[in-house]
Amino acid sequence: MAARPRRPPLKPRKSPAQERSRATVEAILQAATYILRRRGYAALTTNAIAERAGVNIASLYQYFPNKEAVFVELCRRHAEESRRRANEILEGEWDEEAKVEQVIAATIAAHSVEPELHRIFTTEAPRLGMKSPETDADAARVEQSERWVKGTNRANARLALWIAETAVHACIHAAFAEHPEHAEDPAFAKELSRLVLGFLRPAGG
Amino acid sequence: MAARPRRPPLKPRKSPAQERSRATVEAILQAATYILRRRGYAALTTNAIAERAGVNIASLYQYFPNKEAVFVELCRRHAEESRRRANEILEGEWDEEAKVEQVIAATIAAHSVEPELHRIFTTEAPRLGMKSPETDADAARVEQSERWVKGTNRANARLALWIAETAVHACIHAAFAEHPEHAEDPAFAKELSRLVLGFLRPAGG
Amino acid sequence: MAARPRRPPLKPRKSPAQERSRATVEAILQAATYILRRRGYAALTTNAIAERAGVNIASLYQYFPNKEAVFVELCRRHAEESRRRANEILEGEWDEEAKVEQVIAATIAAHSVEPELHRIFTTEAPRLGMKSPETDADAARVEQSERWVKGTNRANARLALWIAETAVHACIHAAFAEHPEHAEDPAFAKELSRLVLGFLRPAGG
Amino acid sequence: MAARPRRPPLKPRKSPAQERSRATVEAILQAATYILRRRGYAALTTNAIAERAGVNIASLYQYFPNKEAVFVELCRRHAEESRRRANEILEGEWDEEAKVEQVIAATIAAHSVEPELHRIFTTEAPRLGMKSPETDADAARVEQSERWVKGTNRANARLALWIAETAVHACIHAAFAEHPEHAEDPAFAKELSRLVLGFLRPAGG
DNA sequence: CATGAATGAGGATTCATTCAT
DNA sequence: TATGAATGAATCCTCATTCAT
Repeated sequence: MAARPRRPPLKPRKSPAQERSRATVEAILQAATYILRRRGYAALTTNAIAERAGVNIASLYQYFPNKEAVFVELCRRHAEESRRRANEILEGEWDEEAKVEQVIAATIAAHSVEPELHRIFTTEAPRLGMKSPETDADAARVEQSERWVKGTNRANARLALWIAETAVHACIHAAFAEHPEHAEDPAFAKELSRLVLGFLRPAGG
Repeated sequence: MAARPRRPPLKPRKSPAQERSRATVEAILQAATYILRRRGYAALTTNAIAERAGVNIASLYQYFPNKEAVFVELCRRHAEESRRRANEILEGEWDEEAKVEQVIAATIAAHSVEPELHRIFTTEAPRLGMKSPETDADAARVEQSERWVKGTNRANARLALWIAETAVHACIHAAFAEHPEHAEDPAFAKELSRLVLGFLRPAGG
Repeated sequence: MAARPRRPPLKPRKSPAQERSRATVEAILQAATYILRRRGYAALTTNAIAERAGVNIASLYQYFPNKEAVFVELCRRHAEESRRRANEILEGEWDEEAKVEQVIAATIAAHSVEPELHRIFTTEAPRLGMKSPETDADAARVEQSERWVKGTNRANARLALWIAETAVHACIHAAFAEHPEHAEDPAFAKELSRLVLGFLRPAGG
Repeated sequence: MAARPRRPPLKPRKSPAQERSRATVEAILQAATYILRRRGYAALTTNAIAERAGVNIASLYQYFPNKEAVFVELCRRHAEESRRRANEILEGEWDEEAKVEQVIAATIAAHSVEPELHRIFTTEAPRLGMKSPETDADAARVEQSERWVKGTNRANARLALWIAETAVHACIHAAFAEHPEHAEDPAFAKELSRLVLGFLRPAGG
């Protein structure tokens, strides 16, 4: 296993109390997003962020303890948004199979907007020790799903769910990043549903 | 889409002709591997590689045009080895389902030896524009598999195969990198087989 | 013609706003001058400049985008100074012939102070794409001179002026750089005047 | 004055005795010329020369003690050729004025073939301590010219000749390097003759 | 002699981060 | 609290030159 150097704190340094402070933080995050999108992770330097945000570099360090913290905050928001969307679907009244299809469709839609940004969040996040928040499901969500899968005669329903979730996400991700021809194939979403349902659907389902 | 700058060449610069230089190149690659394993991708600097290899930095640049090229060569070898193992299995006499199980088992075994190294190869390679050689199957292999999947009533057998391959690899990968409890779960391999077979197995199979 | 690669920017990067930074820039330029004078153009490295200036190397790059830009700024100042002196003379009340003599004398005087520096400015500047600012005359100056030369029955007065200017400068320059015995010859200035006046003086002048 | 570091020897190391050796030397010089012409002085590295010449780098050092020596040899040949052409003209039967015109025309012609190469020889040579061989006239030539100028009432005929020669050369040079519009002006050669003749022609001549 | 290989030394440039006001 | 300025520490990469065979 890799022995990495000690990690500095990743949380924002202090929450902005006043209006102006919040604006500064937002400007920083927006600038960072812009740079990631346009020039990639390697170009995400604190100086570049501050300049693009129209904020003094020292101010950046007032709100974020170091460079990574800026990126981590971006990841956090991105994950939160993903989870919010997923939960919206899962709280709906449809049956489980329809939900699977909808989650897949929503994930594909999300990736097709900013594939590059998604790729960065997904490939850089683990390096920072973030436990891939995109595939962390909320507790309630997991429980509900576990109930559904219970009928499939498994010792570890949680493992199966994790596999399904990881597989779907990874495929969508890889398709957009490296195989556009698959991402744009009209059968793509259907195949992913088939993958998941063939795997999770209770026998008599 | 991100507009990245032009990429410098990634191919080795000049192949060693004599024994002595071949040893130099090997030393460089070994040193690079060592650093990746112990200190991660960020620590993979040309100076560090050369020093660890006991080779002059200029010698490194005689054989590799830049830092990336060293890493790319490592990736290439790693991928070649993976493919070789996969092909060995696929050329065997077993039926397709047994082969799926064996490939999964072999992949898990490979990842369990050097999980960190695998993670790095997989997450850094795309950034360098390598078309994820690990999921590039040899032509013969693909054809054989396509014949097998033909019975599943699909417009695009290739898409399905790609999904299966990507899903398995990603899950194994993610399990070792982020969820050791899943990687070590005795049901892990079985679940992955189930995932693939439920997806690809011909209806009457 | 040589096909040279694209040139990086040569303009200063950011102008110093406060007193402290203005001092830094001056220190850098002075250090560069010192090195040029003592050790020649080849020794003009950014590290050497920064060290001699007692300034951090990164500070140098805060104000100059690259090594060349430092040198270019030096050239610019040098040229400005030369032009200022020439204009002072040309704005005087003397007749044209006296002015020619005075400009020649002033140019000789200028070169005799720092011949090595002059040589470097003149031989290195063209390589950097600077349109030899030393021979670029201000518009008013040229116009005035053209009026004077008008009586010499020429299709292209500007060409003649350029030749005169270039010839004088080159001779002074070459004399100091390679033939001190000529530079110190008491007849030197007189001969140059004769060269120019024999060439430019209106027939009946 | 500049205190430059000690200069290494600039003469070729040993004259090629055998045929093959001579071919090697020629290949090196041709390669160097090619690089100068196409990529400029900065790109003239020993490695590049050897590679382009198809010669091993160590062989280069067998015939030239260091990089500069290669360049110096090129300069030497270039100067020799120039002088040869000038002498050819000066040995002719024409009167002095016609000779001036012919030398000017020949110099312009020479520069118009390879202006970039000329520029490099002229601007880099002085740095190597070569006493600008292009303007060094052969003794006989000088004497002949001095006799001609004798009628002009001068203390130092040699100075006047040097000025004339330097002025002409510098103007042609500068025109090609920085003011193509002057180099191509049909009046260019005529103006230069006028410059020289107005300066050197004996009063009653 | 010729060649593949090696190398010491240095040079340009960047970046995350902190200070002084 | 905000800002201009400063900086230590790296990093990539090149080049002239010399060995060992």
